[in-house]
Formats: sequence, C-alpha cells, structure tokens
Amino acid sequence: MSLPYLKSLEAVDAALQAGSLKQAAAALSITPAAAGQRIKALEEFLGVDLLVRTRAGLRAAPELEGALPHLQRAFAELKLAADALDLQRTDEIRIAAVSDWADLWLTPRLAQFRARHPNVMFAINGAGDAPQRIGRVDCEVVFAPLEEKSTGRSPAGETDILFHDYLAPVGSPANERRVRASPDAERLEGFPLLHLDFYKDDAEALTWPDWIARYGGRFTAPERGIRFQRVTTALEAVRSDAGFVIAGLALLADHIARAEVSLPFPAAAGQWTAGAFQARYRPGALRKPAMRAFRKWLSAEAAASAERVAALVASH
Amino acid sequence: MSLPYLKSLEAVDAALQAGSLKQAAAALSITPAAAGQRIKALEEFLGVDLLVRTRAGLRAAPELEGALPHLQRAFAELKLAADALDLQRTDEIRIAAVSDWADLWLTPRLAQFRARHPNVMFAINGAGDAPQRIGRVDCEVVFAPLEEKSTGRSPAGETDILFHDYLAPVGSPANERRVRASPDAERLEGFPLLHLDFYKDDAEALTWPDWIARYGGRFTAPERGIRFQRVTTALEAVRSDAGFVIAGLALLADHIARAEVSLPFPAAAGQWTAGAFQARYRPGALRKPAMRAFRKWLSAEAAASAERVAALVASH
DNA sequence: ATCTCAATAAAGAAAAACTTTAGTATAGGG
DNA sequence: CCCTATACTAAAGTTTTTCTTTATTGAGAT
Repeated sequence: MSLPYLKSLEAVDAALQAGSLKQAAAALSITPAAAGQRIKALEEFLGVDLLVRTRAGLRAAPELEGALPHLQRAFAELKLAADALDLQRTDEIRIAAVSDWADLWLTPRLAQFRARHPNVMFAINGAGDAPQRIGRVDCEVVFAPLEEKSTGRSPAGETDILFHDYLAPVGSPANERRVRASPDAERLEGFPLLHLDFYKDDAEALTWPDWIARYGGRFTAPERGIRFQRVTTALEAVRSDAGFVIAGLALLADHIARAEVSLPFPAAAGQWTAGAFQARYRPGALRKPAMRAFRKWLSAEAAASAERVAALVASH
Repeated sequence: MSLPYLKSLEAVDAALQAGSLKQAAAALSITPAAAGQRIKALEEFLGVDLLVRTRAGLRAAPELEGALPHLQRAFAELKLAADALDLQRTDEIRIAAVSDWADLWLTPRLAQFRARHPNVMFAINGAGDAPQRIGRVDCEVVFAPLEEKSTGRSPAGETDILFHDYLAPVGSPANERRVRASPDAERLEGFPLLHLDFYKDDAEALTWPDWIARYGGRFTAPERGIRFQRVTTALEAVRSDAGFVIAGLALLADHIARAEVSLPFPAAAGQWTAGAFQARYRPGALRKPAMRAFRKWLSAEAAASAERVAALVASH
C-alpha cells in the first residue's frame, strides 16, 4: 500500500500550519517555489484545490476537510518519531580523535569553524556541547600508516589524509639558547633527552639514537631518558625545561610560532613521518550538511597546516 | 521543521509490518533492493541499526523502540488521509464526453481496453463502475473547432485530436434500396429529410440545402423536416425508416458495417468537418499510469477509426 | 497609477530513488 | 556434506523527482 505524494502532504500540512507558502517553505528549508510545486503536484493529481489562497493567508479547501485531521496527526506523530530518533539534530558532529591531535591541533582551530557555523554542536571524544546520543561517531581521526587503496575493500566510509608530521628535536627557548652557545660536537651535552612514543610505530619514526647518528655527534646512551606516551605531556615537560624531545612539528606549530617552544637545531635535521593524520568519515555521516561543511573546512585547514610545516622545515 | 527520510521511515514501517523486506517491497510496489536501500540510508545516517535481521524475519531494533509507536500511528494516519483523498485509487478514469461520441464510439470499443486493463474503473459522464469521488474529470471529449496552438495560452493540459468526421447522407437499408431505383434527378423525392444539429456549428457543416445544391437535383424546401439534437436519436429515426439524415460517418461506421444503416449515395458526395473530436486531459491526470495507457489506446483507436472512415469515403 | 509582496510558471540543475545485475549468507533437502 | 532455493546486500547506472533560479502574474497598499 504505497502512499505517494508524501512530500506533497508534508507541504500541505506545513502550509496550513504556517499560514503562507513562504513560511512553510522556510520551515521545510526549501524555496517557496518548491513548496508551491509540491502542493500543486498533488492538487493536479487529484484534480482538486486543496488550499484556498486568500489575502489573509491559506485555508484548507473543503475537499481537504476529511483528510486534514489525519494529516495533522500523522505529521505530529512523525515529528515525535523523528525526535525519538534524533533525526532533527542534524547539526551535531561527533568526533573521535587521537587526543593529542584534538588538544593540540583541532581545538585551537575549532573556534574559527564554530564562528562560521554557530549552531553546529560538537562532541569530541565524548565531551563537548553536543549531548550524548545514539549512534557512532561521525568522524574518526587517527595517526596511521597510509592505507593502500587496493588493499582489500575500503573499510566503508571516506578517508581523508590530513597531513603528515615532521619529526625534529624541540626544546624550550631557554634550552635552545644554551644549546646554541655550545660547539656542535657536544651540543646536546648535559641535556636530558625525552622520548615520545606517539610516533614510534611509524615506519619512518625518528628516535634520538637515529638523530644522534645522523646529525648529532656524541651522546652516551641516547636511548635513555623519560618516555612519554602523549605529546601533550611531553610538551609540558619541555616547557618546564626538562630537556629536548623529538616531536611532530605539525602539532606544535602554534607553540613554536608563539615561541613557547623552539627548534634548537636547523629544522632540516628531521624526518617526515611515513604515516599521517587521517580523518575517516562514517558512511552516511556526510549526508548531513554540517558534516560536509566540517569536512571541507578540516581538509582546508589541514592543507594549510601542512603548508606551514613545510615552510618551517624549508626556512628554519 | 523539515523531516527527512520520510520514505525511509515508510519503508521501516512497512518492513516491520510485513515481516520481510521482500513483502514490504511488494507492498510499496518497489523492488526489495530499493526497500533495503531506503532503510539502509536511514540507518547509515543515524549510525544505528534500526532493524534486526533474523532468520525468522525482521524485528525492531532496541534503538527504534522509542520511535516505533509514533511511526506506526503516523503511517496509519497517513493511510487514512490518503483514503480520504482517494490517493490510492489510481486506477479510476473519469471521463466527460459528448454523449453521442461516448455512446456510439467509445462504449463499443471500451470493452477491448477493459479486457487489457481489467482493474481500471471508468466513470463516463458520471455513470460507470468507478464510484463518485471528489475531483474533476480526467479527460474531456468534445467536438470542437481545432484550436490554434498560438491562440493565447493553451487551457492547461494536453489536447489530442482524435478524428474529424465526414458528413454524408445516411438512411436505412430499405430506403437506400428504394432510392437506388429512382432516377438521379428526383432521387430524394418523397423521402423526409431529417436534420441533425450536432455538427451545425462546424465551419464546414453540411446541411441538406448545401447537399441538394451540390449533388442533389430538385427538392422543395430542403430545410424543412424534423430536427434532432443528438446523433443517437437521429440514428433511431433513420433505423425506423423515418428518412435520410446527414450525419457523421465516423460515429456510424460500426452501424454501417453491420448494415444497420447505409449510404444511399456515393460517399464521395459528402464533406469532412472542419472541427474534430478532441480529448483534453486534465493537467496532472496523465500522472496516473492508467491514464497514460488510456490515452495511448484512445489515440490509437481514434487513428484506426479515422483510417476506416477515410477508406469508406474513398471506396464507396 | 505604481510599488511591493506572495504566489506561480518554466527551465535547467541537482539529488534522490529505483531497477538491474551480481554477489553473499543461510536454511532446508538430497 | 553438498547443493539449491531464498532473502538480503552491494554496486552501477538510469530514471524520476525535487529543487533552485529566473521571470511573470496578480492582489493589495501607497
């Protein structure tokens, strides 16, 4: 028992509720012309005018009388159903992201997106202004090796590569000054080396032993020192002059720009990661306009960020 | 408050009611694949499974529980609304036709269409197997002058020209035989002339005075005699040997073929009408598949009929 | 009369929905 | 255990619907 003209009926209901096509159209987020077309299609099919257009607004035509109460109840119920399913709240974006990326990269930039899209709510790693709801996250951000397109079937959903990171030693400005004073050969002499595990699974991961071997002269037992799982905590340590750490500049670009941390050595003495930060979108998530906008924005911001790191590496 | 995924919700409701996608699809007159897609689209959008697919059929997923009663009520109400509007009965065709055409031409042929489309119901000029309903007729058949395409705007809706008619004297077979025996000059001598007003507004209308002047020799006061408004009644008069009438052969072709009436003179002694029988379809009416089929059939039948009259005129 | 606003018409563009074809899993029968 | 029938799913491509844009009409207000 297919029932055709669902959208026409919706428009009729909306028009009667709103009192004018224009307002009904606004309520349905379509143009007035489209609203008129929906209604007209049904009227033509039935060969009856369903709405009486009067100067004072719209009224139900007598032919509609029998159906109108049903219509109104039907759409009221549908609205309840939609609420129960959270169909309405299309303006919520749920993100699960590796927390360092979220804290260091996304959060500072997000204000900008939110300024442009004031009614989009976020839930990032469970926290945020969007209430907890049914359903999985819309977007997942990870640092991972690049997946071969051909490797099996893609895991359903689109994946954007945001940016690679660039690993290089980072220290506090104070420590940087001290290092600059030392001769090259023993420049790291006396500074504790901090180790960050965040990138350790990367195929091109740069460790202190690697770095020393390539650029660094002498240093006894470069593999020793405090290990950090998270970039954020390593960053805190560096800022309190605890030593140098090899970290990804992409996540720290802002801190470097604000001179909260600095590069003690030429940035060229570093290494691009093989993997990259990647955003994976749940299939279906991109149906929401808000998600499409977010994806576009995220990709653009990521590109800008990559650009900036590349410039930093080239110039420094 | 636009509510998206209306069709998805409809499919969910139908699937739960039917117990299987296949049956739901049948109920919605779509393919099972389409039904699955509708549901899947919504599930993806929400990021939740709404239906639990089990060997024993489909069940509502827990996530759906809150919404399900609303959904069911909503679609039940919609169905009521649709019934009230007769949205369902798509297989009814309402025709308003000039009654002579309906009685003499359409009705005899309609059986053939009905054989092909057994579940299409007709209401012709208010009578028929289709119940009385709201709304205007779907198709109007008139005998009228040809409208210039350019004359103003078309009166909304498509118009098909069915066939022109051919006016010529018609009589009963008995009278025909008697006429054939008479010499040409006084061949109409002694026969009452019957006058049919049906075609009188046509630009090329052929009347008895016209005919006598052109083909007929002498006849005193050819404009006198009984006048008939309708072809059917004139036909009755002719069949009871009341005299000769100038009538349209297109409507009488069957009667001529069955030798119920006959042409007392060569058919070439006649005149094509300027106007034609025309079918005007209400805008929107052709959305119904049944209407499209009817239109196609009607046009084909009309063409065949025109062909037949032309052959009759040429041969006789 | 002229202006403004809402509604309508028409055309083209965009998005949704559908069918087709092919493929996968599962239950029942040999 | 294997085969087959059945229901569902996936992907691709096509058709239909729906929407926006642009222009026009018509009614009421200035």
